Amino acid sequence: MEFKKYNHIEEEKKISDFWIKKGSFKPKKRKSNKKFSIVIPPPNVTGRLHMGHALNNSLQDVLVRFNRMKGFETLWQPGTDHAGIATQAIVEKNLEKKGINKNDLGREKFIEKVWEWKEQSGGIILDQLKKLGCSCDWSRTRFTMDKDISHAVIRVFVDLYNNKLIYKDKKLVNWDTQLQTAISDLEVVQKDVQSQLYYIDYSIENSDKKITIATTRPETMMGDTAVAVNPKDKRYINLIGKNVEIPLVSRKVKIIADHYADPEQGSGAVKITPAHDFNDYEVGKRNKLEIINIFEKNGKINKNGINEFIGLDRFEARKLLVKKLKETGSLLKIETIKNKVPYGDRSNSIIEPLLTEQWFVNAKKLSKKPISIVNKGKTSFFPSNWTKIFFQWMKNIEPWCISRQIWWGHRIPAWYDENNNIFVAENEKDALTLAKKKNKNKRIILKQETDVLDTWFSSALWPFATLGWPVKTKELLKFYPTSVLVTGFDIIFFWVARMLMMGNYFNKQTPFHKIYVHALVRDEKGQKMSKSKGNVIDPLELINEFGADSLRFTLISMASPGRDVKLSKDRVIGSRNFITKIWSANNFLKLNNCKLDKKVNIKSIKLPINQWVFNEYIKTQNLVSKNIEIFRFDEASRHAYQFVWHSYCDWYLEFLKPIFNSKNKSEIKEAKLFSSFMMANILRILHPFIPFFTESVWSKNRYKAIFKEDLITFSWPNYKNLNKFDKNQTDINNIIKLISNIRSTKAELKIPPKLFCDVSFSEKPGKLKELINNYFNLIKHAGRVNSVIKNKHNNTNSIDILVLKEKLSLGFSKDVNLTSQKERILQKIESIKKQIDKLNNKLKNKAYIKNAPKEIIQNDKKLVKELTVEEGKLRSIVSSIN
RNA sequence: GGGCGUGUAGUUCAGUGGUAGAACGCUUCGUUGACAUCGAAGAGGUCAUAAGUUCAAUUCUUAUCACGCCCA
Repeated sequence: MEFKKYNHIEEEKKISDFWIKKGSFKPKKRKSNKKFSIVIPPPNVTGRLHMGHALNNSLQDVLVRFNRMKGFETLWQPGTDHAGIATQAIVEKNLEKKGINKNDLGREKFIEKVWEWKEQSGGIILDQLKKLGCSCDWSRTRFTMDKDISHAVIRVFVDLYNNKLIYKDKKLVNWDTQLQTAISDLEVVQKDVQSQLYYIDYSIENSDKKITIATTRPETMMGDTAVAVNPKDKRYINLIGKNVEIPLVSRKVKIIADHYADPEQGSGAVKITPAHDFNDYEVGKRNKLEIINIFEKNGKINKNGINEFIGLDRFEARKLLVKKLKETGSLLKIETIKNKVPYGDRSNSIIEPLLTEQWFVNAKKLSKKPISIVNKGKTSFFPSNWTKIFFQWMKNIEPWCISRQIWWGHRIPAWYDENNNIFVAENEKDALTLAKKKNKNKRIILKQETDVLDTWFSSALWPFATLGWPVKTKELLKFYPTSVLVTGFDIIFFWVARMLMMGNYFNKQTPFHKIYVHALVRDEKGQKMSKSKGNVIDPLELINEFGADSLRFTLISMASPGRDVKLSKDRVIGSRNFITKIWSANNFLKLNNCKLDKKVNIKSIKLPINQWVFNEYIKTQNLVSKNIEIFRFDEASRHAYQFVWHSYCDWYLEFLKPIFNSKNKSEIKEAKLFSSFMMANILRILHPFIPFFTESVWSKNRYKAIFKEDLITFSWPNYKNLNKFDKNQTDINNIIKLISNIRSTKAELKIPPKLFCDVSFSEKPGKLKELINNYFNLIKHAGRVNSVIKNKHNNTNSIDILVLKEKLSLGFSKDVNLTSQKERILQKIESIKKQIDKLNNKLKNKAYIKNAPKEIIQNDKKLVKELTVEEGKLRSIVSSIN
């Protein structure tokens, strides 16, 4: 009979629609009162599904489906992030294509355009997650710019401001001259580059001497307000306090003593530009230096610069300045060095430290609680080494700059009166009330702050804002704190740490108990996937070609803790083959009319192979559960794979064949029922990994008729081991050993596998004979054994083998060439001898006998005995060949 | 410079203080009524190197080498 292939495209679509239409992803109260919740790391609305998402969400879905089946009331909260800078850039670009400039449009109109874009394109990534099989409660989808989340954001801001945890300050910040906004220090990437180090002479006042400073940024000379030397540096000690003249700029500045100047670096003297370098800024503060800002917000020289430089871009200014310095002879030399230069992670342009007024969060204060929470283990990282990295960052945390000079985002709820007094409130009306109180007068015109908040500010509220906070909704009470957070390590600081700060500040409980941190997905060579390298594998292409289940199974089974996932198409093909294998096994059941048409009373199961496969299944079921619970997804999937392919398909289904061909009606009946029952159970443990396929087969096999549930909402198996099955389980395991032994002997003798043989016993028969007789029907089929005979065949056409430490003779209908086999046995004897010698040496060692645990010694002794017997029997086989 | 991680079969990776494991690949054989997207059998490892702890080290400790990541 020809069977149809499994059509993943058709089935995945069908099943997905079915689940969503039925509301299977919604939390549903079960018998137990237990809850399980996860918030999705919200992908950017601008995002498209990449391998990182695929891994991250496959893992979450495993946990969600597993816990749903375990009877927890389960919520996977989905949504997207408004991604301030990225989204604004996209919409700006789209408008530019139409010849529209953002500034002409104005703030309000522009934001309308962004919303239009969001309505059109913002849902793409969510649809892609649905394709992957993510069982989020899509009816609860949230967006960080939604009204209720905005409300939470404003509430949080006002609260933190009133508690002095948010403040406005004029400070040096990381300024992106291209995007023309401040960014936080986390958004700055330090890159290794080759730079020129310029040695420049500054002439000392009232002297013909000069002092040489070294800098990579000569253009900032225009903002110099001092030259610093180390107070311990003897070379310069008598110059401290003198004035020097900045070449070209002609301004006079003091030589100051500050430990920041490193005598080992460059010339040991450094120019100090407090307005344009973080270190210099600190030096400036310590020494009360003047701060001269020489840049416009776009990185061009402002009116504080030398006349002819005004309006020049910072890099052009550098070129021109160097040229002039050369001309005037102030440039001593140029060295090429390697150094780090800060780049903006969004714009990839060089970041300029710039003195501006910005809003900051006092992260230091907010970090205290999370540190203690993680210390106490109320939130714990897996793998645990992330704890250390988390602490390292948390304990050295800097103020978080949260204001951005863009339009798309949560506008800061602060209003200014004409005197620049700040009033922070949830709305303009409340701000006005505050303003009136303060000004005690009549007419006040308030202007709202134009800055918006860092996108991560709203993401930090995600675990509770999505559940309705500040309103004490049912969901918030039920699902906060969430059970586990699944995320990539790259956003531990950006997101995880900040959620811990906000969550622990605004709620009495930490936002999640466990944090599973997974690694990056790389290409098969271990290289980071990037568009420029052209090694990006598109998950959607793989889903199309092999099915979402195949991709999921691959990613899940490769998710070992602390290791990057090196993905190759071959691995996905392997997973696809696995699914096909189950499909074809299921076809075998159909072919033999194996149906689950009534409930199975396990205790009444009599067939040894049924008992065997059941016990093997229980082992697997336990291993899969345990490993999912400790986030060992790789191990969990491996055990499931092993059982399904090698126990169920390779042995169990093969053992069914002789039974189906027999005439024992009750055995056939039990086999047909139980094989299908086991298939149902296989689908259950595989469901979290390959949800579409399992639900599809569940439906095709009509298991719902018996179990009264769709697979997605059915229970997780929790069978208990039945001791009375153990004997038959051992027997079948021995049968498998016997058959394997017969097969390899044949292969070694170059006897075609399909050739039958007879068996006979050349020594006083033990348990083996009984075993063979009891299970002859299985052995006959799978081992291709004709019959058990009394007298063994001639030496020329038979061979003795050792099975379960007993000698057994295989007789063939034709002569066999035993020389190769003899060689083989001699090799085997040699290795056994080595083993025995090694063990005996060990046992002779008094220190070993004294110190090693008794069981180990006992075991060694037993092993020596067994090996000696085995050796003897093998020797007798060899001599019989002669 | 500081921190973290990795090094085990051809490849990708599990694992363990006391007999070294899987998947893929490879070799040989095989279309017998589930499956060639398959079956059977097999080859393949000084567990990076060195020293130490131990009765015993691939596993623990230290150092070295190589690679990767994070922070400054």
